[in-house]
Parts: sequence; C-alpha cells; structure tokens
Amino acid sequence: MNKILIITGPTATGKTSLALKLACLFGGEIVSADSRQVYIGFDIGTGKDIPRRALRKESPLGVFYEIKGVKVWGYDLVSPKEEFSVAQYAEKINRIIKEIQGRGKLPILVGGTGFYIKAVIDGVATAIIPRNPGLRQSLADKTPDQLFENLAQIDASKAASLNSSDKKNPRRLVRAIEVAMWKLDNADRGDLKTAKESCDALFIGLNLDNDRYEKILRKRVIERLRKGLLREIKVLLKKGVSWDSQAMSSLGYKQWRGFFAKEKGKKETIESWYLAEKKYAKRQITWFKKEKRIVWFNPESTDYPESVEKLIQKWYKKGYAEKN
RNA sequence: GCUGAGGUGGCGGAGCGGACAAUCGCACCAGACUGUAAAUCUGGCGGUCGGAAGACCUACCUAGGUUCGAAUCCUAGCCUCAGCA
Repeated sequence: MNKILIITGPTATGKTSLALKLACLFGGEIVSADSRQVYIGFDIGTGKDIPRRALRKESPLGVFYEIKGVKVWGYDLVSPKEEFSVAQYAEKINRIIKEIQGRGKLPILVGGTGFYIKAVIDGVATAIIPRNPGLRQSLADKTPDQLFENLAQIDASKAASLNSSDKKNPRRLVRAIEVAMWKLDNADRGDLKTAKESCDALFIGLNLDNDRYEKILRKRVIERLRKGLLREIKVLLKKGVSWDSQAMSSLGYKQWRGFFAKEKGKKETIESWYLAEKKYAKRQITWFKKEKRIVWFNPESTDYPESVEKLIQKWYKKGYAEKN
C-alpha cells in the first residue's frame, strides 16, 4: 500500500528539522502542509527554512527546493496576489505525492495546517464546488442571521446541522450557501463522494509542554526579525502585494500593517504578533486533539528523536515485508 | 506647598443614587471547523453550590456619614498624575 508519513503539530515544535532528518534516514521527500508557505516571497515569516545555497528547481509538477539533498515540495505554489484554497492545495499535492511514491520514495507531509492535511489524506467531498464570486459579492453585506435564513431556504437540513458557532460565522454561511446552490444546479450529479484511494498513513505529532511555548515563541519572533522579515515585507509591498490580500493575513505580516502606516510602534507590534502566535498554537492544539490517528512526541524529552525513528522504522519496514 | 484631574475586575477603560457582580476592549480558559483555515467563528471569565434556571457570599483606594437604597452624594485620610511654585 502507498505509504505516507505525516509530521504535524502546533507551530514552533521543530517539525521541519525532524522531517529533514527523517527524509535522509528513510529516503523521503518533504511536502509542506502549510497554508502560508504556498505563497511566493513569503519566506522568513512563514518559516520556509531555505538555506542560501538551496537549489530551486522547476519540474512538471511545480517547483521544489533541494535542501541538504532532500527535495522539498509545496513551497511557492502561487503568487501572493492570488487567492488560494484547500482544494487547489490538495489537488496539486496529491499529484506530487503520487509521483514521489511512484519513484519509490517516501512522501513526508509536514506542517501545521490541519485542514490541509485532512484534505490530502481523507479528501474533501465538496472540493469540486468552485467559488462563486458573484454570489459572494451579493451576500457580502448580509448579517449572519440573514445568511442563515437564506441557507435554510435552500438547504434546510444543512442549516439545521450547523452548530451554534457556525450559525454565526458569515464566511462559513456564505460557503454553505454556495455549496447548496451548486447542488441545486447540479442535482443530476448525485451525491458528492470523496474519491480517495486509501493509503498507509502514519501520523506523528510534535507538541511541547504548555509552559514552554512562551519562551520559544518569543525567541522565534525575534529571530525572524533578525533574519530580515521587515525587509521581506517591504519587498512584497513594493511588488504590489496588498495588505488586504489573503497572503497578508498571515501571522507576522498582518501585524505590521499599523507599523508601516506609522500608527503603531515597533515594540507594540512585536508584542501583538507574539500573542497572535501563542493563540494560533492553541487553536492548532484544539484541532489536533480531535485527530486520534496522531502519535504524539515531545521534542524536549530525552528519548527524542530516537523514539520517533524507532516507530517509523517499524511502520516503514512493515510495508517492505508485505511487498516481498 | 498650591491648583486641577483621578483612584473600578489580571490590564486598559465605561458607569456617576436603584434595573450593577458592574457595558466594552485586551489578556486568559474552553470549543467549533469539509474550497479564505497563520483565516473565520462561538461560549466562559469575583467566590461557593447547580446541568441549567437560579441562590447565597465578598466586591468599585481606606474610614466614617447621608439615604429605604451608594461604585455613584458628603467628610476626612492615603495614593497617583498634570500644571504652578
């Protein structure tokens, strides 16, 4: 069966460096599962660990980097001026993964965007339903209550199935309406199914003790500044990337908007960025708690990374035994 | 020392006699999530009991007072800030 290794967990737990190590060990290739590393030019702030001498190569499947002899996919998928979505991500990445497996290599999906990982591994049934800009435009000014009413008229059962939080979430409601409308227009297609061939996936999760995040996240923020984040943002702005773009809604970027507008001080900006990182890590943990397939490790424990390697070794070998 | 402003929950900041355990924002805690997911959204947030409705207790610098009733009015004290000396 096609194997895929997943390395995930909240931000700043050392996923990439573990992945690099494992890739060397098992002859794998890295595939980024990160909703921000897909943007060209968003490097320092998104933590693309690209050494200066890394090779950037083109291939029919898109660009990849070669870092310490390991291929890294999933960076630089689109221009930061474009909109992007899970569906696009999953489509591109599934193709890449297949290709890696075809060459007999182990794909290592690495990243903290839980939804993206889920989309790749399990598929998303409604992914084929595209955006409807006109519809979105026409719904833009509606209140959540109005949107909910609207949805209830088109698809009562979907409306009824929403939880109390999503009922008040305009973005989700708009998409739900979009999906409902599409289904109405495409009734002949029947029910949507997630066409996903099963694969043998091993989920590794990295998580620190709660009280360690503060220190590590503060360090990260300072480090990224030192690496030239501000310069990176300036370049992006010069190239015409808008503050309102999806890409610029990223952590470590959007916080600087006020600073560049001379409305906020540097210190204040850094503080709010740090806090945002902390909250983000929490949200990620909330998501991952539900993912029961993950086997968790603490990168600061004494038997790390040996214990991880052992587990993967076992899982990886099992496949070979089956094959031969 | 004089003059003016002010002291409210972890912080910022409303309230200025009853409807106040105290709007709101931040932080914090918990959660949702099927084409924006580093996005978006929800709930909680003095204490005790309760699933909840609710009940009770302790609260708006301190001490007195006025009042049926005070975070809100009065007096004194302490402290902070701004201006003048």
